[in-house]
Amino acid sequence: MGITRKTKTVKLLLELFDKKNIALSVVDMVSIFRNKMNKTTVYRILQRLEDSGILHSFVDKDGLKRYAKGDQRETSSSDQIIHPHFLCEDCGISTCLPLRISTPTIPNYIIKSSEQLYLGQCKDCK
Amino acid sequence: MGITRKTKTVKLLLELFDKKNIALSVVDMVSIFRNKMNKTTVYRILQRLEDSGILHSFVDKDGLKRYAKGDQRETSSSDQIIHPHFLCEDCGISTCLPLRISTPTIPNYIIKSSEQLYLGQCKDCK
DNA sequence: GTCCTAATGCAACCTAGTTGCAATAAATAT
DNA sequence: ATATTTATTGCAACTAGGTTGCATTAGGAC
Repeated sequence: MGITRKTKTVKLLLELFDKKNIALSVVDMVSIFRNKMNKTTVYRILQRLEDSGILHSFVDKDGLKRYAKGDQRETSSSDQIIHPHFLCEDCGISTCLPLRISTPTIPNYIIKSSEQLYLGQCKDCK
Repeated sequence: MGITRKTKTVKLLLELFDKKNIALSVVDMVSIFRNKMNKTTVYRILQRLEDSGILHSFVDKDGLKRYAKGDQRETSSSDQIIHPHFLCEDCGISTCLPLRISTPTIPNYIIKSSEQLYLGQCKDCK
């Protein structure tokens, strides 16, 4: 179910993530490429890039899906490499934070994965 | 902007949260009360209950808004009492976890608040 | 009971995301 | 280089969560 063909549209999306090391919302990308490809295509390529482990996704505070570079699929069933995401409330730019989060143990619960979103101001806005 | 009048519909919502100590999605509540009140009313009452500090909300993994008992507004500007939320991937029940999360310090960033969502299995499903 | 206005219901709307299907274009075989 | 195969795309129509404007209703203060 991953990516197989290097189409023009796939290349455009990949170039975007090569240039900018930030977590982009699908809505932004649909807008960026509104003259280059259909929104359905954007959604489908992003899904395939995630399936292939090239991108990972998360849902931000207002329910929008965002994508960023890198794999965050289950690496070795128990031990997960999870990193938090940051969203600047001023400029709206979102990034992956270079921190490794250890999943806590909670009595009576089995924790399989986690999502961490920090909100505040980035270095350019503070 | 908080709650002022104790209407029938407000009472129904409050009773629901008195009975069940779980984080309910708005979609669930609209469905539960589909014969009792309009969906717009559900959305507006929940907003008011959050403004009043009776409920707090968060966005779950698939972008749905959920509400649970208790206040999570900015308590004392710097020191925040944040707790993580749990979502059972089997039964879909979501709860607040009785843990106090300390906001991490990250160079170049000002962290004002955070959202923590843990996914896995609850005590009834594991 | 009267009055004021917060709260509700309704209909129409907005936006994120999905689906089915015919047309197109990568990648492979000839 | 051309034909073949099928993954990928565009389009249109749709679904679902959530919002808005406005006329009507009903708390609660007097």
